[in-house]
Amino acid sequence: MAGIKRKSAGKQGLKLRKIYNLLDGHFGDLGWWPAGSDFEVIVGSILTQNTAWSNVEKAITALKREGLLEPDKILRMDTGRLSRLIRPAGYYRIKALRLKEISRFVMAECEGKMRRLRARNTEKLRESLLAVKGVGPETADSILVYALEKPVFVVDAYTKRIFSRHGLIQGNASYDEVQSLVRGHFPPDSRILNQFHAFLVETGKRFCRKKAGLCEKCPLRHVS
DNA sequence: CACCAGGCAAGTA
DNA sequence: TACTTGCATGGT
Repeated sequence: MAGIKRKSAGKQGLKLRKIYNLLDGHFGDLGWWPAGSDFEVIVGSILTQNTAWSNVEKAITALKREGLLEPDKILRMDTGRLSRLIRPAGYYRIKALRLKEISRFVMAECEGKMRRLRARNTEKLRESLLAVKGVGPETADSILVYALEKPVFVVDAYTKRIFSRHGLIQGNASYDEVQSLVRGHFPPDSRILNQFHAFLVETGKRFCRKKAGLCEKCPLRHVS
């Protein structure tokens, strides 16, 4: 081989970085996942499962209005009342149970003091989160990066759609495959990985919907 | 009317 | 391991 390649070089790495840079130039700092508390991020991560964020906001607003956006209160409150409050977010019966489960986890792990979790080992924390009923890989990783500032990349439906349309992955690639791809080409920096996921979701929402073909205005329109 | 939205768990083969 | 199904509201 004639040239020396850095670990992150190669076709895929270059394309991934190009995508990141184009989106960075287009969106700038998104300041994503705005929330009043770490626990609010957790609640949002459960409620947004297969659900439009606009519907999640209504549910979170209702919980805030009642002063119930705290793990100990959710754990103790009546499940029927909880499900009624979060009804706009859809799947309200199962999500009420999932909020109870994650609240139980938070109380058991850190007595409701989320900041204590930041000192814990990322991999072990991820395993613990995945053991909670209702927390899958995307929800666990969202909590890790957006609530706890861990250097983790979140894979979601938009990520797969965009990467697939740009030939970076197969359409049926697994969650771990996509995550590993990014991990291999980006520094373990929570701010960058946080931003990258946010960029991809915003791009997906605006320019890469299922029905509409590639949009003329997509910042990625010139990426092969 | 049909389709989609920042998934997950449980069941089946 | 690789599908399939139920869960449910609100916007386009």
